[in-house]
Amino acid sequence: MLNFGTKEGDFIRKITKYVFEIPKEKNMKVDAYIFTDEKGLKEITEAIEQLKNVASLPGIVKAAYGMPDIHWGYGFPIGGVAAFDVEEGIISPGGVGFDINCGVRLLKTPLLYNDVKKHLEKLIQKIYEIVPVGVGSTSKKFNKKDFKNIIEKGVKGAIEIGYGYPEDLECIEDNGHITPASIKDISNKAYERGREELGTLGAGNHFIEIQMIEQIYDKKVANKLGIVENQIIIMIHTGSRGFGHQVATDYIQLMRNSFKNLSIPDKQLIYAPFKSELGQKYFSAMNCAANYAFVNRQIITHYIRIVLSELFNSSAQLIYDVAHNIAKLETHIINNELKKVIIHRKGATRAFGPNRNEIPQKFKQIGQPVIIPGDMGTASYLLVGTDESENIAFSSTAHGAGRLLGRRQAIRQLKLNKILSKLHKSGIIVKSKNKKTIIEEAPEAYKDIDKVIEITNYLSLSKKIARMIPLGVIKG
DNA sequence: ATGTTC
Repeated sequence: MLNFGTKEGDFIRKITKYVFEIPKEKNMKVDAYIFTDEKGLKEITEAIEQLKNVASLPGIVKAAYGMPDIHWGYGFPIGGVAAFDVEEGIISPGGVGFDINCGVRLLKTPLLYNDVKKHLEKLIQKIYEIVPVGVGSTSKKFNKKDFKNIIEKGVKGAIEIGYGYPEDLECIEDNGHITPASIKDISNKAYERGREELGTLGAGNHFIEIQMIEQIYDKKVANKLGIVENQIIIMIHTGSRGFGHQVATDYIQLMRNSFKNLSIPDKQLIYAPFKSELGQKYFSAMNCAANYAFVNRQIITHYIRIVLSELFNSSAQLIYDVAHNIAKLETHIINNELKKVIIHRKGATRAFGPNRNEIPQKFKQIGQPVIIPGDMGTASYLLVGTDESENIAFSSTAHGAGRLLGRRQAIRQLKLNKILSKLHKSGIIVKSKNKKTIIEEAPEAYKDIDKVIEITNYLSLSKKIARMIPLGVIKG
């Protein structure tokens, strides 16, 4: 047994290449597993403690999992997966994250690099002009009827009022519609914040990126997905904006008030029993925010389609849209039995293999597409779910590069000019509202995405299909 | 991540 931890008794056992086990100890109800290497393990001391805390929560089943991009987060680590029994278990806002259904959407255009290389600056500029970006950015104010329809019915509700096409639906996780979701469980404050932020990008690590398919690893699957090398791809990374943030804030407060004497190792791990009235209300409110985030990406897609039509007389089709901050009711194999659980994926992506019933016909042979973005100026990947991953971590995979430096730490250590000149040298066009964001989101503040994907692919958490490189990026 | 310490 190797001792990697900083505290006494903090034992971690290497199982195979890239798999580390923390056998249950003290209050832990199950073991924990982390998918990383020796170097990665040394960078995540706080996240390891957080994962052990998660493994001690009531009703957790099988094990707690840390994806290759795991790092410190609010209560639960980001890059963490934990499933709870629906009868005995809990639901926790900290296990979802403040940005409910933060996620990634990938659009394919019929354009190749040569078609756009002379117009790249203009393309970026036009998208930057049409999509509101930055903290506090707003769009049009939706009326109550449309807003209710959107948060309860998701993307279907948005298509009804002209944002996109019915064929978009099967290329979105859960068809962009999660239930139960009732506006009755949303506070006025969340409603007021939410209805004028639909169709805005936000800030932080959120971005719109113009990318090119640099390399294809599996031609057969790429054919099915309709992608070729040198093709122009557009990636949208955003979430539920102030709406999801308000839902999380509201329910953390309600849970604190209801369960004052709860003994938990970290007060950020506040939860409600899943079956309790408050647990069910948070589930419904969280689903409203999840639907909101899918629609946010749908409306931004609508804006991008307008730009592509104007500039190139062209359009864009969805490849896929994934959620990477969410809790869901799913069925998984536990002790050789099918069991219904409330699975929390925080900074982790669902990666269903071909054999899952939930997969639409279109992806039945290849598995669910998975999108893993890099950080600003680095590569991103398209992958597919595998049947093997069900036995590894409830069909879950990584969600991004994962932070290495905290935001404040990045500002202290990194220099804006250096970051910008490096991006410029790589030929990447950057449009940004806020210089501070550029420093916080610099590649040096993140882990190496190629390493994250190597581990992910090696373990079959998901299988890599294509690598995309950025040509231009829009940030808040 | 966030009307960035409602």
